[in-house]
Amino acid sequence: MARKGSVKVCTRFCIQIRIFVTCKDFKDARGRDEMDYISLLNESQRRAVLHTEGPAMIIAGAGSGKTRVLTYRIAHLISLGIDPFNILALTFTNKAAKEMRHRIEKVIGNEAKNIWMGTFHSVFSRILRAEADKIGYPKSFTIYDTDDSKTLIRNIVKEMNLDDKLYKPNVVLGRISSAKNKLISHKQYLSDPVIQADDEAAMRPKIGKIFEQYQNRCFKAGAMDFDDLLFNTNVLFRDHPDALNKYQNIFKFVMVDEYQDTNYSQYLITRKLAAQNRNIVVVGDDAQSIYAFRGADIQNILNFERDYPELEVFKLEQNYRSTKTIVHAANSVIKHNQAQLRKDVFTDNEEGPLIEVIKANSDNEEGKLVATTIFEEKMNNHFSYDDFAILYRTNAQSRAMEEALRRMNIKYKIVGGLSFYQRKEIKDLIAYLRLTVNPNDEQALRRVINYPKRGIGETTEARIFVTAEEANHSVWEVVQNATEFMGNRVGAAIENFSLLIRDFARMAENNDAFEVAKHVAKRSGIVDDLYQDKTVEGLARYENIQELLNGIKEYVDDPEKEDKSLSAFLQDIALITDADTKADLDGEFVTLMTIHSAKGLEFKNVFIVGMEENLFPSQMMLNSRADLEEERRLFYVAITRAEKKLYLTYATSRYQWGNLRACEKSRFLDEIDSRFLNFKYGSEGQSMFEKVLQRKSSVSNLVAPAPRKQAATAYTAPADFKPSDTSQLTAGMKVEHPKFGFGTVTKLDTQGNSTKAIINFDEVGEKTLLLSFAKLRIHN
DNA sequence: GTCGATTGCTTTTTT
DNA sequence: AGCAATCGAC
Repeated sequence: MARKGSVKVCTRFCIQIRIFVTCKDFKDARGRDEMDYISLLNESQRRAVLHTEGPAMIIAGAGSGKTRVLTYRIAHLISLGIDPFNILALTFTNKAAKEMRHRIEKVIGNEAKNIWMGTFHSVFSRILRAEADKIGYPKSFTIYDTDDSKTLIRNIVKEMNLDDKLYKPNVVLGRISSAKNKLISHKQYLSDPVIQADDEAAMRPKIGKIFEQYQNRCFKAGAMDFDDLLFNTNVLFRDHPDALNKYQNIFKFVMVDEYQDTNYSQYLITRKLAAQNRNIVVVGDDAQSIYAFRGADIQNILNFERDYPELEVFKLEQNYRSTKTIVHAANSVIKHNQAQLRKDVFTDNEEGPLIEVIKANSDNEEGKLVATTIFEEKMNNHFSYDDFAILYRTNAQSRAMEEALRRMNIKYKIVGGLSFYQRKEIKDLIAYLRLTVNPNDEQALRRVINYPKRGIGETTEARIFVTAEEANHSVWEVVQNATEFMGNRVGAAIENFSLLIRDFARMAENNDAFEVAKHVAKRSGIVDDLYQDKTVEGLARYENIQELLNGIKEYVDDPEKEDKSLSAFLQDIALITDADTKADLDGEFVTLMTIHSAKGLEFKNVFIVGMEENLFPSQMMLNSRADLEEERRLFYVAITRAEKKLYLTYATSRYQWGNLRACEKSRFLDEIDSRFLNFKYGSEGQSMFEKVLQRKSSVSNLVAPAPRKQAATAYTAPADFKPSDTSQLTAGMKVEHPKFGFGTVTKLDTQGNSTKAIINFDEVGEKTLLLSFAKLRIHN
């Protein structure tokens, strides 16, 4: 029947008749019925898959078979004779890329290996590596991770004698990053009056200067941070039309997954690449946009429609993943958002059980309840532990869960969190390797110049950098000729270090990554140093180094990797953050992860834990409607991970920063239509918080719940809001406030030259406002 | 310059 | 609570 459908479609559009014929040839050639997969699709999926040329946008609701459509579409293109080398598919995580390649391989076999597929960052770092000389970077440029960036900023702030309380690395890097994502260079940043005014208003006027310094230092070190990879790709395409043209001809078909999460920089890259052939297909779901904090901009969807007026839009609205209960509950949540595209997700699946809401007295009890529920469900319904996922808002929440699971002997794995490559000992060895490949790498040099100890202290280190600056030499030049610049003893130590690195570099010229790394681990003294440490942690660190070496060995032995040089290896691992390194252990595991990393995944049973005000939604996201809506979309993503059964849990108290804090259940729980919910309670009686209160014991370690913020979201001022003159205000007047909405003045209280007004607002109740500050519009 | 003690910050999410 | 950066004593 479905087959008939496809024939019908084929007769409607001539291009698809061609496809039909080609598919038949394909079948004959390969002896396999390629049309099979087409028959597995519904009408709109099929139309999206069979779309081959020209721009298209696929709006894909949660669980609507988005990945299936993408993979089949690529398979289909290849079956038409399109060279896999001409297809570029961009994803957001390594995991997604891997998954997609795997699935395409299943349909079309080995040729899938030749598709350009990966994250924006990995694909374009590869390209930048090939074109580095055009933009003045070394071929083996280093990629700074977030830690490197922050350390560098910390150094710069110190060198500039700025207040480090004001110029926190996080804040500064955030500003720099969001500028770069909008393609604002440090020069533009400094000359833009609006940006400067913003920074001044935030009491941080020097951010532009720090940005400038940061960028220069990165450049001198031959290093790019994550944002630079995209920024410089744009620079390359802007300043070198020949290079752009080359890649336009390579990437004849461009596909972007999770388009709602692209930032401006990424948007522009894809637009430039597709400018010639206009074969670009983007897939996205505005309801699942959860990366605005990282510069993602829904505006890109609108831009896309403007850029390609001829575009075709396909909507995938049927959910194949979840029960009716879950789909409807998710819809009832997302309905609370104002900003959303027209879309109507439905499912033909069974009704399914109600969503369980579980209340616990503490974070530990929450863990216990989750663990016992998993255990019982597994026993009663013959589930595997793989069928369960525990999702949380913040990584810190995993602790209580882990403890409870361990106590019940339930095996689990944590996705994300601190990855293998973040560990100290790993970063140390990597730093040596980075230095071997790129001796100008400032952050790597600082990290290991005195590790293991070789008598080069802080002051000496600072002197090296000052000398380099003053004598206008590169840092590496100073290091190599240290005796010229400083005392003989220290100078010799430094020069020795440089000889060590040069020895490594020489070795790297004709040896693969593994040979070099093994040599470096030994000769640098890292292995010896760790071997001295006989504690459990020391042993673990030693083993981690072994594991890294094993990993490099694996990399080198992988027949699919063409370039086995140290430089290539470093480039590769710099962009690995996922736990996809050790994801596939033997046995069954309950999966623990943040909601962000759960995007794109699905599980039979899902627990969303920590459904509490100020935790989810996070207190950081309560300041504007836009933020709260992003948080709500995050909740939507979490709900729609579940296939069969969903559990929402919250605790009335939990430890935070070492303090017991009372918690209130999340507003999101109230936003789910209650007919989908079934309330359950943990242990009877009072909450931990109440007990502590009653005993009146040590009030010191008890923190009252943070007041529920709601003003910002209850009401949004109209764009034309202008405050009135309030000198004639009297009790009884109706007023409007940009945040609190409408209200009535109940009392005016003048003391000296300041007047307070007590106003009873319709939405948020009574507030006392200082008239000289409050922006009020009088309504009569 | 090195080692241990103390302070102070973190917790929103990721390439 | 847990960790890293900074401080202070040898």
